[in-house]
Amino acid sequence: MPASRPYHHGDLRSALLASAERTLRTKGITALSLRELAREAGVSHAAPGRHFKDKQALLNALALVGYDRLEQALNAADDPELPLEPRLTALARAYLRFALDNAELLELMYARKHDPDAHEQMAAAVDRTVGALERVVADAMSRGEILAGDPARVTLVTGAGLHGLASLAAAGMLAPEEALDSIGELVHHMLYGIKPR
Amino acid sequence: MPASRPYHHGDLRSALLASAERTLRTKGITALSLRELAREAGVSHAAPGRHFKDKQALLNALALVGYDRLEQALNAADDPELPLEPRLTALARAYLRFALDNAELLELMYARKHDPDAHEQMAAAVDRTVGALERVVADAMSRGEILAGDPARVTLVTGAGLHGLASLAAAGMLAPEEALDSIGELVHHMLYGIKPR
DNA sequence: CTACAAACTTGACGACGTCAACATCCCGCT
DNA sequence: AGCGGGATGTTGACGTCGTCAAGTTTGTAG
Repeated sequence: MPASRPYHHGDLRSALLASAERTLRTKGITALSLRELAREAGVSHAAPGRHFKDKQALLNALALVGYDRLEQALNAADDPELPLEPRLTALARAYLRFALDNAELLELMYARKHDPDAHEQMAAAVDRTVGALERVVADAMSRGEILAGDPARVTLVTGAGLHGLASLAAAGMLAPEEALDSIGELVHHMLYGIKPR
Repeated sequence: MPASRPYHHGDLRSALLASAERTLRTKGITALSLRELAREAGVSHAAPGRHFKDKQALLNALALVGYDRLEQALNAADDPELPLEPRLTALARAYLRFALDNAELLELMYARKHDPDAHEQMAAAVDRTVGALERVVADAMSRGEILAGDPARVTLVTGAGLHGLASLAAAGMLAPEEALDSIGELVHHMLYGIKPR
């Protein structure tokens, strides 16, 4: 975090977000209260209201932080030099790792937003995050590694598979090892299907 | 279920669950309070405590109701006579329809449970729900419609795809029509892959 | 240096979840 | 038949919470 205390009492906004993420991770979302965050930051109970109009506004901001980090992780994991299958596998592995390491945060990111303004921001963040996958599909298509067609459609179908696996793992419906072990198979099946050739 | 029969004041437990689902659907989960539910049921503010030890306990029970209904919908949509592709498509369509019609409830069903006891119940419900898909895969395998292998693995990979699409749609990250339009393509790609043959 | 706006405090309000103590009513047992 | 226990519902209270309005401090622009 840049600039420690540009202001009167420090960078409260960032402190609140960091504290919120810690609480989310350790005690769950039900145990997250603005007043408790204020206490941890050493400010009065109403101070958070200066930076987030709502509790929901703080949660939305936290979700955006999550998308930023996920996007970074995916971009870092993407090696354009690789052939399609290992390239997709690496991307899937990065997504799954993020999901397992940030299950509660991911739940927040997936959560339905009621404020249309927030929904718009979230949609933009999702688009940015999906960018890595879109590039992989577009590259593969231009190299003839996959069937020609609408790249957006193929991205959607592929993304649904990755998202589903990560989502199941984050929700605890899948043991982490089982999820990790399934990555290769998932990608392989996405490429070759499950019918005999 | 533990057949709650009419009693002194009626079947409060079911009334609370029904009311909770209605509120969840119309006003979102943040607007759901035990006291409000009690008011709607015409009982005192502490009465719900007799049937649900916790607010979370009520939410868990509601999630289980959701799994029951989803399981029913999937079983009703499964026609074992159909060949694999249309059979899978019908199943996917049913799942997606449920997700679009019960987005908030689905979010609750996916939500991470902290109580290990509740988690166990939830896992059992998921297993029951996945049953329909497992049957499809097992049948297809025994008929030679798909490659031989571990049915559980194929079910997982297939389920991840369906779950991902439904999850994206329920979270509002996908327009409902777009999701519905993608079903055929999703299933087709799951069967045949995205690589040229 | 002054005045303004941003950052924070204080105090209050109503709503909430939960608990303990009490009241009421059903049902099985003798 | 009637009695007693246990399930169901009520009342009141406690502490916490989100949010707002009004006041206070502090950095900074003019």
